[in-house]
Amino acid sequence: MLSKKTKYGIKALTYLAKQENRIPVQISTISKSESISQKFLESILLTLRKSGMLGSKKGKSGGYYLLKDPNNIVMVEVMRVLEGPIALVPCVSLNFYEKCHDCPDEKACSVHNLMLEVRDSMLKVLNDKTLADFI
Amino acid sequence: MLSKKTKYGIKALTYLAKQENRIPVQISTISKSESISQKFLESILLTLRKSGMLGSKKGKSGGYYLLKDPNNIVMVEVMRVLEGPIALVPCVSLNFYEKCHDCPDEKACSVHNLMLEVRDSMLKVLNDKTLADFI
DNA sequence: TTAATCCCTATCGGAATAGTAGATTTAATT
DNA sequence: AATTAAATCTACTATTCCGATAGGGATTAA
Repeated sequence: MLSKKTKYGIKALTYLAKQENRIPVQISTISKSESISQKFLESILLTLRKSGMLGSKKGKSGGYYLLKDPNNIVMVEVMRVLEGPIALVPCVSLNFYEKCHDCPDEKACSVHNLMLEVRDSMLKVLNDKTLADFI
Repeated sequence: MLSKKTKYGIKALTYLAKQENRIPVQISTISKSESISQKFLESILLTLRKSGMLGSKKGKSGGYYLLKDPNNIVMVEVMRVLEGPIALVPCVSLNFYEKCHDCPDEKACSVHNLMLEVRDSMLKVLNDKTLADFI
């Protein structure tokens, strides 16, 4: 299941991408428009800022705005930043690999092989989709 | 992330599919071979029996065995029985559909549209793979 | 100076996960 | 018939994670 964090994050990014210009939008504005708990959204936007997708402006009439062009915000990156690994098991993860301690031979493991294919099929979609596709 | 329940379930099914004949295998045997907590495995095998994939025999020299041919045990069904919905959000689930209460228009929702494609790509793999592929 | 806004840390309740314990039922073997 | 080994069923527990909340602190435009 997708966490609400990721769900809200994608919605917020879409909202920002739909803005005509790149002037800062307040958290409260997005929170109301997308009916997201404001405090929760706050922490999500902070994460996205740290990852380099968003910029922010402090103080009065501050807010968040896209740093990159929507074409260059690939959904796989959004997922990795907010949700974590794409793979459903650590032993097939590209960016968060971890060996199964109970698995003597990955090549012979049915779970490993199945999830490898699932991962690849997901990546095919997520590597292709960008924020621009949702404007 | 895939739950251990599903992971163990797939491993146990694979183990049973690899047996030459269809005589019952004890839980303890599978549990040792695959290093799975026996009691936990117990409840998993019970679930798989109720779903019709496994048969069981009680009493001495009892155990679990495959009911169907490995070719007819499709991984998408295993996943649905043990893990639940394939879709990452309920609003794109085929078997467990639920409307998002915060989403006025699914067609216009970026999360919905993205996850729709992810689901389809996953289904393409899971509908195709059967237990027989892992023997 | 003030008010609005981002930034940061801490906490909390509830749900889900993974596993445990023990009693019961069933069936093969002696 | 008694014994034994196995699945079955119910209930419980510990831990972790998620979503949300609370309360300031820092920053900046007006």
